[in-house]
Amino acid sequence: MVTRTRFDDSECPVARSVDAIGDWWSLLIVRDAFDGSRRFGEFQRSLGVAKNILTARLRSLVAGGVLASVPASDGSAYREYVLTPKGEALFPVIVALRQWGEQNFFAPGEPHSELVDRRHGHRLRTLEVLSADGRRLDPDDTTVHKVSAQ
Amino acid sequence: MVTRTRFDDSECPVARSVDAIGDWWSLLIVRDAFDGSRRFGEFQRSLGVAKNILTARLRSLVAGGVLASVPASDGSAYREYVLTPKGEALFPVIVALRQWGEQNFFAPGEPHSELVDRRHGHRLRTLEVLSADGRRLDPDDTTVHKVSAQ
DNA sequence: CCTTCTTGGTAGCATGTTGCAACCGTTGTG
DNA sequence: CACAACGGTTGCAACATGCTACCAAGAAGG
Repeated sequence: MVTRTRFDDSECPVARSVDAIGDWWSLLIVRDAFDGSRRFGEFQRSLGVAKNILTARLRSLVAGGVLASVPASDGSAYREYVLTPKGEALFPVIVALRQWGEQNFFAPGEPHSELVDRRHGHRLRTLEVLSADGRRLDPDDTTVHKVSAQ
Repeated sequence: MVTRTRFDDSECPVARSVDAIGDWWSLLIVRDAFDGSRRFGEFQRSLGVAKNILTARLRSLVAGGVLASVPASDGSAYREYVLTPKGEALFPVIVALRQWGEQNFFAPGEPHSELVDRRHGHRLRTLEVLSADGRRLDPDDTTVHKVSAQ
């Protein structure tokens, strides 16, 4: 069901990531999963997405190993969708998108949801791209290097 | 042209970011812009996308303030598309997607492009989500907090 | 049991978006 | 001046999306 051939510059990890996630709805599903949603109905109410679309996206996320379908934790016969380790590894992606949105699309004082440190309730530190030896890197400080088969 | 109402949970910065970028092609355009592409034809050859789609995406990225259309740097009469500061701020997003892809979709030794520190040619440090006081945070260490208008 | 509500879907159809190919005016090149 | 490359636009067919209606299996209540 996953097309897997939409972007054929497949040596680029960004393209593979994009292809694996599938579409934007999928990313918002993952965001909701980080926020604690587990059940079909929770995702549906939170996102307002059509049910057939949600069905397809959940299936493709499960197929891609981002979510897993597990028996419900409350003992009912229904199933729940939880993040796999691969899905949890998307955390920096979601945080990066969230910070970009906060910094560019909200007027000062405009209401918005915010991701905070559970321990102290403080905002997170802004993500930084660092070199191996810890220097802060701008886009110009980096370059793409082609790694051939070893 | 940007719908701006596709996701109506608009208080979430992630949703606004996703809506502002538009679609996955746009994100790959941004990736290519980080890699040095500037001209219409460069993006087209690199991505293999249809020209009408590329036209629409470039326009929407310019409208959204991610790219700017500037006179060509080589003196020709053509125009070039360069990242604005807002576009450059997407750097952590691209890096996060790249690292997720590298870690999850490539067999050891499989050829792939790699983003390296220009100074030493070393791989970048893996992105970390940090609290205000510098602790490394997992998804479970965070919670979403609703900020009302001040 | 029997009814009723909720959950988690599926099916059909109208609409919107994408991709492909052909075309075209402008710009650089020999 | 001819010719190729650049940077698009246009039309159309195919596909994906979203909406609504429908439905079967589980839970809940008596």
